[in-house]
Amino acid sequence: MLLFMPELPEVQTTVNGLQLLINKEITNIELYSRKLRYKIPKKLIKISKNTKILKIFRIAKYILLNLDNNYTIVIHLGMSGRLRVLDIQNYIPLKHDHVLFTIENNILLFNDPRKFGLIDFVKEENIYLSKYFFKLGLDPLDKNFTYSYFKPKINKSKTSIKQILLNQHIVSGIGNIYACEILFDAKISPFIEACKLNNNQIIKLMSSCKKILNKAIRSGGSSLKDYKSADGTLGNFQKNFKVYNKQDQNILGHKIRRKIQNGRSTFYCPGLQKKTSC
DNA sequence: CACTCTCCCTGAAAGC
DNA sequence: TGCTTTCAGGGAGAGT
Repeated sequence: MLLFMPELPEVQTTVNGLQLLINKEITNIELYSRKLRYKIPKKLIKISKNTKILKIFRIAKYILLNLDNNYTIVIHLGMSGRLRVLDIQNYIPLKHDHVLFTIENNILLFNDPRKFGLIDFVKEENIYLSKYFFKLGLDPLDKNFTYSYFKPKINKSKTSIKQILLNQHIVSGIGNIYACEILFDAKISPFIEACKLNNNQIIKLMSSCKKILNKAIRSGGSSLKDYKSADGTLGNFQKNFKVYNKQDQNILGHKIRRKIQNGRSTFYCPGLQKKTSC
């Protein structure tokens, strides 16, 4: 069994499931374990207690809860984090519940077995200038993610195109699974040097980014087995994975391979994904 | 600056 | 059956 890994579609699905908390008041916060990727600041309690949640949205793989006192809670799910929302009376503690927010009649829980996630807060008026976001590249679903934005970054880079997709400073929100799926959809080898892509391939790659991510969001995030998004909807995009975790299987008469690339598994189909721009 | 490598963590699965 | 080892990955920071 695989654990679900939250990438852009899973984070968006979670954000969608949290919208029922908007305009509600955070009445209490309990920190059971502060040791995540960074130590959860104790001040989180003080700044968020008795505030109203005005807005819940996503930047890259971060979930943001904008409060009515100009602070914004920043949550990252890492690789195994998840948020769940329950009615107060239905709350049953689970192993690895690290943070509990009481929000009027609801409980919001942050659970993370591998502790790669983070919970913090920022107070910049322009959230994009705060430390987590000022260096981030554009979201692939942002309307400003255009050919004229992406092409120069691709053209000047000698690293592999998969590393470009994983580089959050260039394009933010894509992780290992969707990088593999996007490159398969675009019929481009993960190993080709970025600068060697021709213009048609760049255009195709960008449209594959939008297509695969939107498709995954529409099916509620990928989930991989037992993930439930915040509102309890089970995601099922993993059924649509074409290459991820499918090494040695055949697709359209070609074999899917797995290779370690920069310390991460790359799943690809050498027969269908071009290594050249010709 | 561009890029790669290492590390943090737990639990599932494989190996013995 | 049960213990040990391996593996998965996001992103910061160190290293090349």
